[in-house]
Amino acid sequence: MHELKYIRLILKVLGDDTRLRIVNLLYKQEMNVAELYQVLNSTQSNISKHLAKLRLTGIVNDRRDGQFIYYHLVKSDNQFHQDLINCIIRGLSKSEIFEQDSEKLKEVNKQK
Amino acid sequence: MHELKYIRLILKVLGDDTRLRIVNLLYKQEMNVAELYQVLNSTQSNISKHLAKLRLTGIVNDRRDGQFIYYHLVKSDNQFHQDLINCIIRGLSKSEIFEQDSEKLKEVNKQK
DNA sequence: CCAATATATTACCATATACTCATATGTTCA
DNA sequence: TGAACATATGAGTATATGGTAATATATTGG
Repeated sequence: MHELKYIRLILKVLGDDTRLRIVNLLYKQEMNVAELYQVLNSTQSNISKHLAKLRLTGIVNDRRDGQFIYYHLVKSDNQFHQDLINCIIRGLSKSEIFEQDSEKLKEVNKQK
Repeated sequence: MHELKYIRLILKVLGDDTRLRIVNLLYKQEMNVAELYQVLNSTQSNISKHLAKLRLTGIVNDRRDGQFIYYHLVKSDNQFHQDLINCIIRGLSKSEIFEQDSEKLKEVNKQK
């Protein structure tokens, strides 16, 4: 059983502003890398690396659609995992960045 | 409002094996530094530093009793904080380290 | 007040992390 | 097939982190 290591890992990976914002955005809707780095006002390389970490930890998953790769939150059958994500989403729902990123997301959605 | 920063901070601080084990132990009972570093098989300096991080984040608090300083988990009125701690305690309850630390704690308790 | 004990803090080192820039991989479409 | 586009990855760098050893601070009892 590797629960301690797993719990430590997932907490560590989520203990980062950018990755928390990604999780918060993906909770609303599936997004590709370009949409994410536009909303987060960052670079392709940077966001791609954060997504890799989230993917390796099993927090997000991806699917290819042509040239695009769309990321979404994983619905885990691990109780701790799912409880933690729910807890964080609830926590973030009261944060200022939640509003800002949501507004930016609307803009980016319009451009499609 | 500083929710994002707070959430990131608390997740980061808890994303460490030693600190997770401390939280798990303090959930059972109040403990002083010596008891903690015996159970965790670590050093006074090391544990003291981890406790400082936990204290600065508001996860634990301390009280002096003579020469000893006893640490305990904070019952926070921050909903996210309390939900997160509960979530982690539930997660850790299934881990192997939980059993090992519990056994060691019993030994240390006997020595008193 | 002084020695003994408990804890905190500082200095130092090795490793991990996040970021940027450059390059590689993979997909579409003309 | 090759140009254009989307994403991933590697190299390099600056900063953060966890550990240890040494020292400082605080409390007790003689």
